[in-house]
Amino acid sequence: MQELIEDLLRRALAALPEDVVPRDARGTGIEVERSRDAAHGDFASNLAMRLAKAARQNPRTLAAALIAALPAHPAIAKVEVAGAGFMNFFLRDVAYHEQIGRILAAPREYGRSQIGGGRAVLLEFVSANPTGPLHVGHGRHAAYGATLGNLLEAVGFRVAREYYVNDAGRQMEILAVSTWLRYLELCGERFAFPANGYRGDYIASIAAALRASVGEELKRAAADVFCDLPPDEAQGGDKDVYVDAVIGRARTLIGAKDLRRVLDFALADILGDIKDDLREFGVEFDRWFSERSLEDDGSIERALASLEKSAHAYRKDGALWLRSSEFGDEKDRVMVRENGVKTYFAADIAYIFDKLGRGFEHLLYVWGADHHGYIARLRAGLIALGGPADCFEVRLVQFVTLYRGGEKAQMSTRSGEFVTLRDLREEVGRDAARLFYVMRSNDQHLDFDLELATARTNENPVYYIQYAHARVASVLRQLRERGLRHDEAAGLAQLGRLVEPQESALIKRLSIYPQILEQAALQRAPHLLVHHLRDLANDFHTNYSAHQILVDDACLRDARVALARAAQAVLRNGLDLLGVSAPETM
RNA sequence: GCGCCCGUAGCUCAACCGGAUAGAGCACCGGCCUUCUAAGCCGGCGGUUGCAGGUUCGAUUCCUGCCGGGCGCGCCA
Repeated sequence: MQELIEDLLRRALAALPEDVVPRDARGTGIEVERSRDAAHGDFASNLAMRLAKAARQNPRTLAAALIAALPAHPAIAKVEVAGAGFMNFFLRDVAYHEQIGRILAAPREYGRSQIGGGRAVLLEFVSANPTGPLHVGHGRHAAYGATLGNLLEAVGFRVAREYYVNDAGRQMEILAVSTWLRYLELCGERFAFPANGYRGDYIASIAAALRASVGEELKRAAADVFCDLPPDEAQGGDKDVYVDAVIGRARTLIGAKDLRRVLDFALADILGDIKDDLREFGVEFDRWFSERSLEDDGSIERALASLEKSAHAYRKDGALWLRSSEFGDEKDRVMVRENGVKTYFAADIAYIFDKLGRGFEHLLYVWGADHHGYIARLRAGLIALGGPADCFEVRLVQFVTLYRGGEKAQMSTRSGEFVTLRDLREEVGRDAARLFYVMRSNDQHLDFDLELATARTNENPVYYIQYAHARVASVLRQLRERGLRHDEAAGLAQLGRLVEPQESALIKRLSIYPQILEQAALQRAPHLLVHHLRDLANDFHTNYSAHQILVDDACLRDARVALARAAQAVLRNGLDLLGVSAPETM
C-alpha cells in the first residue's frame, strides 16, 4: 500500500511542469508513512514540505498541485491537503478487506516477508558462563534473543542461534576446585572454603553426585591440601592468589587428569541444567559452541597465525598483541600473555574467524550492558581478520531489577542467594516471563514486578492479549453449539457489511501487522510487537463489547466471524513469535 | 578523567530512526453484566519531553554544553 502511494506520488511529481518544480529540486526522496491520527487519513506524505524550499513555493499550494496531478486509483478514496502542507491519503475499505482474506488463507504466513533476502545471520545470545544456573538477567537475554531470532526469520533472514560455552580458562578451574572441596567436606574433611570459590548450593549437589559416582577415590586430607598456602582474603591476603594456589595444590594431589575429571563432571551437570532450563523456557539453540574446542582443534593458533601474517599482530614485552587501535579500539589488546597463556580475547577472535569461515554474512551478538566496553575491541578483531565492519552488530540488554511488590530482590552469582531463571519461571510461568522480558526496549532498564506478572487483570498484558484470543475461541465454540456454520467465503464477500467504527479500527490494525514485524525485526525491537498485540487486543475487546458477533443475520454474522477469526489468527501468529502460548480457554 | 546507555503524566513505559493536538497501562474519579467469558468495555483527570543553547519549514528524536541515574575502562574472566 505504502509502495503504491509512493509510486503514485512519483508519477504526480514527474507530471508537474518545470516552472512549478524545477528539475534540480526533484531529488528529494519520496516519504510516505502511516498516519498516527485517523483524522489524518490512512497514509500521509510530507513531499510538498520537503520540496517547498527548493521550488520556492508555498507547501500547501505545492501539495494541491501534486494532488491534482495524482493518477486516480481504485483503492484511494480521497487525498487532502492538511496542516503545514501534508498530503493525507484516505483509503477505501476494500483496500483493507483483501488483507482479511490473506490472513484467513494462510494465518501462519501472514506478516512474513523476504526483505532479509535469505542473508545468513549468526545470532549469539545468552552464552552465560557454565559456572552456575542461569539467573533472571540471563532470562532477559534468552527471551530477547529467541524472539529476535523468530522475527528475523519471519522477515526472510536465515538465522543460526548459538550459545558460546566458556568451558575453558581459569573460571572453570575455580569451578573444579570448588566442587572438589565440597566433595572433601562430604568425605568428612573440615576447612575454610576459599573466598573466591563458588559457594552456591548447587556446587554441593554436584559434589554429592560426584561422591556417589567415584566414592572416596579423590579424597585427600585437608591438612595436605591447605598446608603452606598463602593467606586467603580473610587473613589479609589476595583471594585470587589464594584460589590459584589451591588449584595448584589440587593438581599436585589428585593429578591434572583427575582434576579435569572433576571439572568435566561439574561442567556437564551445570550445562545440562542450563540446557534444560532454556528448553523449558522455549529457547532453542542450533549449536552449543565450545570455547575449549577452539583450542583443541587449533582454531586459535590458526587465527593468531593469520593475524601475524597480515601484520595486525605483533610481539611486545613477551606478549602477542592485536593492533586493535588501528581499527577503532582505544588501545591495542593482548591475545597471548607473557606467560604463554591465551586471553579470552584470543578465543573470541578465533570464534569470529570460525563464524566467518562458515559463511555467515552478519554476526549479531546479544550482550549484557556491562560488556559494552568490549564492543570496540571485538569489532577491531573482526576487521583485522578481514571481515566487513558493518557485518558486526551488538545489541546490549540492560539490567533486570526484580520487585516483589515494593521489595527489591538482589542477586549475586557468588553468594549463592541469587534468583534463578528457574525460580522466576516457577513463580510467574513461562508465558508471563517471556512477554515481560521483551515488553520493554532492550536498552531500557527493566523493572520486573513478580506480583504484576501473575496479576489477572487488564494491568497484565499477558492475560489481556491471551484473553482476546480465548474470547474468539469461545465465540467459535458458541457458534458450533448453536448448530450454526460459518461460511468463510460468504464472510469474506460480505466484509463490506462491517461498517462500524470499531470494526474498521480492528481491520486497519490487522492490516499493518506485516509492517510491524518488519520494523520490529529491522530495529531489533521485539517490544514493538508486544505493543502492537496489546493494541490489537484492545481493538478486539472494544469491538467485542460494542457489537454482537453471533447475530441472526447470517451474512453479517459470517462477515463478523471472519473478522474475529482473522484477529485471533494474528494474535496467535504474534504470540508464537514471542514464545507465548495462545490459549483456547481461560 | 574518558567511553557507552538512560532521563517523557504521581508510577511503569511508547512514540513507525525529523512531522500534525506527545500516546498506553496502573493509580484516582464516574458509568456499563436477564445478550457471544466483566481476566472486559466507555468517559474523565493528569505534560515547559532533566536544563540551556544550536541546526531545521518543523526537534521527545539530530549537534554542543551542563545536571542527574546506571554500567564499563587489566598481560581478569
